[in-house]
Amino acid sequence: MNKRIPLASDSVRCSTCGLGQFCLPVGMEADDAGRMDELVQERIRVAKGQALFHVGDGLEAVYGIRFGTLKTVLERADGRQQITGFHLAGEIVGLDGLARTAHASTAVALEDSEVCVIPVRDLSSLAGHLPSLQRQLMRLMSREIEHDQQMLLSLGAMRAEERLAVFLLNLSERLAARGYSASTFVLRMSREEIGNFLGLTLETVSRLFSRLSRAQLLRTRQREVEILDMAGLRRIAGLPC
Amino acid sequence: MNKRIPLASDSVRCSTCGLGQFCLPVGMEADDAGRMDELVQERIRVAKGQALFHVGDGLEAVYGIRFGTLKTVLERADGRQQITGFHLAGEIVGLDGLARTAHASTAVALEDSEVCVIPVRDLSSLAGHLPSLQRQLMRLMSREIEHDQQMLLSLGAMRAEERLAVFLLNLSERLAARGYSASTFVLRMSREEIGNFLGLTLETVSRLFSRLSRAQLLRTRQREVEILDMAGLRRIAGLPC
DNA sequence: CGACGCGTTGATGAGATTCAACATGTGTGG
DNA sequence: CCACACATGTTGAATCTCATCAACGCGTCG
Repeated sequence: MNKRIPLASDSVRCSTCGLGQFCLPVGMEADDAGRMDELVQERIRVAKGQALFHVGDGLEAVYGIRFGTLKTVLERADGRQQITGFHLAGEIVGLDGLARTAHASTAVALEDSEVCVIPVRDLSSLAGHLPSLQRQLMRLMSREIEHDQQMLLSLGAMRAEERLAVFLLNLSERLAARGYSASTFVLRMSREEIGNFLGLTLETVSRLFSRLSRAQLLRTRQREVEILDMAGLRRIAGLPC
Repeated sequence: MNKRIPLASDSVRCSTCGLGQFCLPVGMEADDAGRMDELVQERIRVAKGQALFHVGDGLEAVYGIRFGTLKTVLERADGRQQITGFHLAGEIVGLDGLARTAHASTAVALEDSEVCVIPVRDLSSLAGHLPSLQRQLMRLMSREIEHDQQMLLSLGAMRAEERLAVFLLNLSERLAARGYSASTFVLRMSREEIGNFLGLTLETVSRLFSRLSRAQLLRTRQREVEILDMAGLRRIAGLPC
């Protein structure tokens, strides 16, 4: 279903990948980063709507997103599900499974995407020899903990409008860090997915977009969003402007 | 304020600590666990209501809880705060700060507690030589991610009654794993703290306790809780009975 | 074209919050 | 050891936010 792509010798590798500043090699010396190249021997194409892995799948690898967008989803016995994150290029998915050697969530592509396969066996053994890699792994996991806790704050202590504002600002920042516009972007997820992520219904999300538009804070056309008043949005989000 | 206690040579060490099965040495060979002993050279007494560390403090150490209960709290610019976790004996607090070398949350004791000081410098270097320790660190962080994501599910997708049921069952399990009764225990946190953690008000929590009592699922006397119908509670929580 | 997925908007109601009063416990100082 | 103050918990009534149910519009794709 998903297309595996063995890497040719002349392909872009970790040491030459432009996403290095978000991905595994962050903060590594050039020669350490070079050692990462051995790690990634193939990539996987995941078509829009397809799963990269499912909850409970054996954890053979974690994945660095080369391009595209994924969501990670938890599922409950009763069928309800909760989106726990949206992941952009350069981010690593699958780290939540390291405790049990099985994936703790399901990852689904929101658009046609490609990921680098990082086998955990090789990753562990390389990390044993490469302190900078080990540190980086810790940093990534720690960052994920931080992210989840920010979301807890959002879901537990904020009202609907604040949550959406925080969500949009966060997305804006992450896109800007990748060289895209901070103020104009296209949402890769539906209203329903945003609502699920934020603990709201799709109707509420839609109404909030309308309200923010009426207040001249942003403009939307379908999934295209243009933030008109960044400071105003930050004020709603309860952030320093 | 917090009392530092240098460890005497005859004190209990990691290799002989009964909490090993929850704490850092989990799943280590005896001789590897022995190496952990060098790591912990002192403990800290934290009196009820006192902070072990604050958000933004430099991350010199992470802490294994020897006895007592702590909460970790995120703070927002506007003063609102969100409790992100309650931590029992054997659990490690402070791991969320490893990304920035600064603590990402504030840790406060809910009762007089004592923690083992694990300096991060030593921890990193030892982990470099000890693959089993490195794996265990990963496992702990990964577990924390899982926990936070379960909380996201709870806050995002569950109604008030379900959240409280899940909270009580989770606490019950963790206490049982430590040798205490799964059905009768004393809450170390106030209604307000429970509410904050679950994204509810203290009044709602109080009402829920009353409702669950009326339904014969549990009995409360102040902070003492007795679960009368574990299966019923699991049903409310949406878990398999 | 018609069907379907996705988004918007309105009417209504449920669940949780807020405000308020009161009860119960806990701790302190006389 | 009791009295009093303060923190914590319970309960009721009014209110509000968001969910639910429902209808409809727009765009896409076979």
